[in-house]
Amino acid sequence: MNKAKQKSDVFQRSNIPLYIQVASTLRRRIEQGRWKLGDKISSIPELEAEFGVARITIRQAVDNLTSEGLLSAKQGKGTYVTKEPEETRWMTLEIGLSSLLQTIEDNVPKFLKVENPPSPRLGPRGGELADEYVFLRSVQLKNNSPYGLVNVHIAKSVYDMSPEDFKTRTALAVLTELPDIKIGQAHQTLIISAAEMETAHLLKVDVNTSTAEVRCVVRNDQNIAIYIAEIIYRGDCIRFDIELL
Amino acid sequence: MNKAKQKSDVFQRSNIPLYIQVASTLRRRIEQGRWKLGDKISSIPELEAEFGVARITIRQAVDNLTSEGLLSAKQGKGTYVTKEPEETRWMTLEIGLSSLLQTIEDNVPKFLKVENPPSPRLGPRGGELADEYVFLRSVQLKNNSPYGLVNVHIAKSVYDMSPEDFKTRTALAVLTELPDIKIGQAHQTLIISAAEMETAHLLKVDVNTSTAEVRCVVRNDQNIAIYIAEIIYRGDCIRFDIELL
DNA sequence: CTCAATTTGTTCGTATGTATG
DNA sequence: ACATACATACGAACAAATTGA
Repeated sequence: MNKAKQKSDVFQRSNIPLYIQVASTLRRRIEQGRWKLGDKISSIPELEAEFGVARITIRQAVDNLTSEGLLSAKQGKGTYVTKEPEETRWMTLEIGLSSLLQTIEDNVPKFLKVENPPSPRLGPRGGELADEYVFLRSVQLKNNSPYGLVNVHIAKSVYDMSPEDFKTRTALAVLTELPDIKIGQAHQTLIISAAEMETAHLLKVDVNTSTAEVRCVVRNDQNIAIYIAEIIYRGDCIRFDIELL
Repeated sequence: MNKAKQKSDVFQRSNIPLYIQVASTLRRRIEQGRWKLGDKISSIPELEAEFGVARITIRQAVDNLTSEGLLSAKQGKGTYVTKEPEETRWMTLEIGLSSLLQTIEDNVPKFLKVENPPSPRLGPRGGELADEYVFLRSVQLKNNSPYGLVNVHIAKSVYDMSPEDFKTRTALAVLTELPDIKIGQAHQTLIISAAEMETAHLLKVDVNTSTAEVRCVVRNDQNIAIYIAEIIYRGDCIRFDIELL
């Protein structure tokens, strides 16, 4: 007969459950340092009022964070922060070819078999496609957990110069060591995206979790793209450092 | 008495609704070019099998994308892609102070009033805090829609050199024009994050939508941080271009 | 032209999750 | 904790349009 909900005007109606929105808002506040370890967070009535949602919704959010170990609620006292959120941004992306190589030098790629290799896509920057490419896919690991998925097209003529190396090591590292290769241009693009099914599975995250998609195109002195990489990083474990001067 | 669902092993049980996960997976496939404009996508029974979800769930996802104009289903025939996804990444982030200034030069910031300014946080790179800061918050607009939220701490001694300018123009641009300021170091860090409530509201996106968080610290020749900015961009409208050579 | 296979559209029943008051 | 409503998701069956043999 009459409407039941429709309350929150703070959280717009995206159809993702309210209690999850509340939970991630609280989590962000802790990560940002607005509430620190040991602090008492706002009371449930306060949160009710601030977010404009029902009590149970707040409770459900708090319960979630409690089972993560982030919060601890005590009757008659309040709810306290019981854990420092971990810093997971240990993967630092670098500017410049040499420093980029340093960071990926001792990465151990785990190569995967590929059934239907996609055709290489060049970005808007152009360059020309080679006649034929070899496609490689690998997962980058750190402490046995995956943080990046690499899809690389290498010009076949280049690949054939040292196939054994390309099968076992990071392609970009091999590439720069080949004596007969002259690099004309090297360009990188980063966008923020979301993991689709297959990627999510390989990176062991949920579908639609945010990712950083890096496209790297290396061209030789004849402007032919000899290396086209698409690297998808877990959004939660990378950091980009840039000196501006 | 008996369990009803529990089917999908493809989509892990994050509690965000299945049909949304399916919808965004399909959307990603179109964006990635796996299904192009005019293509017929997999049939509903195929998708059912691939994702391991019920028919209604697929339908709900397809309906969603249909009302976005991305898909169009025809009885007896199939479901077709009816729209090229738009390229929205028109905000290009730059490396290097001079090119950074160029891109933000004609941005029109809309300044906001702030009740309780947060205290400035320095990153791990260090430097020293000034005695006192002025806090400014502004929203960056393009075509009347917000794409970035800027929180800046400016050392009060610097702010006082040209308060009128700082109140109306982009702070970094003003800063570099001040004659008595010698910049020692300028450093930027980018991480991928998610919009919390207030940010989401100002940027007009849903809570928890992915964002790019850029921290920029400028120090003078005495290693004092005179400019500490935290800029939060909508994740879906920025692109980072880097020449590697 | 008819038939069968394929594909989307619709509906019923049921169980569980989300959110309000 | 309770009563209520609406949303999500499963399963199964059937209807309607399209296509090609």
